[in-house]
Amino acid sequence: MRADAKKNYDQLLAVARDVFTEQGADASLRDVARRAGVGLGTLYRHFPTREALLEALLRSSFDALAARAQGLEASGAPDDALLAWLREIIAFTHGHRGVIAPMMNAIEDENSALHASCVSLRAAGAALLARAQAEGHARADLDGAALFDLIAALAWLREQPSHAPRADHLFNVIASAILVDRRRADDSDSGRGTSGNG
Amino acid sequence: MRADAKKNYDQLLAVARDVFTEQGADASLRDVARRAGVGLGTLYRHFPTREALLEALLRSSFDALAARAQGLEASGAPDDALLAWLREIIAFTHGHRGVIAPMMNAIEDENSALHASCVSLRAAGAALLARAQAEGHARADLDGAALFDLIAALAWLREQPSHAPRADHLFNVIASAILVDRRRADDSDSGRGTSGNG
DNA sequence: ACCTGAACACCGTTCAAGT
DNA sequence: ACCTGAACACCGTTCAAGT
Repeated sequence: MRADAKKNYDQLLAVARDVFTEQGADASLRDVARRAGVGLGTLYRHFPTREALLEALLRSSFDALAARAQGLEASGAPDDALLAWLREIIAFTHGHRGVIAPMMNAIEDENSALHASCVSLRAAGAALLARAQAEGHARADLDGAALFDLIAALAWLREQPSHAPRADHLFNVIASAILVDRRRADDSDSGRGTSGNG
Repeated sequence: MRADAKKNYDQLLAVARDVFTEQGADASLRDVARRAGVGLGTLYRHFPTREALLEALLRSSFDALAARAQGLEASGAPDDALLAWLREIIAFTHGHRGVIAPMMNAIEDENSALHASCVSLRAAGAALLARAQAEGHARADLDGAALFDLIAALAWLREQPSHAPRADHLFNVIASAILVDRRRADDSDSGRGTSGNG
């Protein structure tokens, strides 16, 4: 890559990181180009789709999450490992608002720039799930795809402002649906008041 | 309302029903006005926000769902009643793609035209939930707001094409998380193959 | 080899001008 | 009292023209 191209590429990534953090992963690409001081065509040259930009931005995080799953596979109780990883991936998506929708689209779209990352994450989760199942700690009728669905649903829910006060609680509810003999999980959260039933 | 206004109002609703069915609740309002043969300002006069249009379009369905909950309250086992109602509300949102996001926004926004409908639905679900809890058939640590969150999460998931083959299955998984002593529910669905773990 | 930004085809929303 | 559509401020995406 030519030096000026490299500079633009890096600048676009840095600005996109800021803009997406502020406004979510569906922020205006025009705005990204503008704030990067770069022509709109330059953005599209380096990142032909929004997914390509997201992939470049989040690649290292995806890799870290997959590696983390592998690390957890060799440590501690299978159900604890699965639970810990679920917490991490939900924390990740929560820190990257708007990213779960393109991830969910990408999981079955081989042409998406996010496809490989999502497939890796699904496989990482599937391995943790399989280990928990092998020891009877997780529902036997789930697979990696179902786990990915549940993660996506939780991640989307976590993005909804009205849900915020119950985020920890509902995480545990879903976790309890995945795990067996552990229906109450570590469910010692507060913040779920008695009000709110209209 | 003047006769011509009434005609435009009805025409807009009829066209919006078609357009939203085809393209989802986030379809272009310009397109609705265009296909209704009406000026864009006329649409905004009758329906100042997209939520107002949705509310007018779905009011009778919301009422029916709330009434249905009341009917179910007086019939059969509390857990069956809750489960049946959950199925109905998920079927409803599935038939109205894109409606769950504005509903989730509206639940805590008193200025939204959808607010009252959503609050009614939450209350209807809360009553069914409370009855199931009273007989020990549902997790005691849930309330109407949590149930609404779970419904929204399931509804969003149901909108994702990649999730479609597991829709029935994951409905039962979540249902099992809500109900107690019934972890496997009516979970006799097929269609969750062994593939898909990348 | 790479960059630029005008051009095109869209949006949502407002509001002056009409009937 | 109601309707219209231009106007404004945005999008995503493409591509001829430049360096």
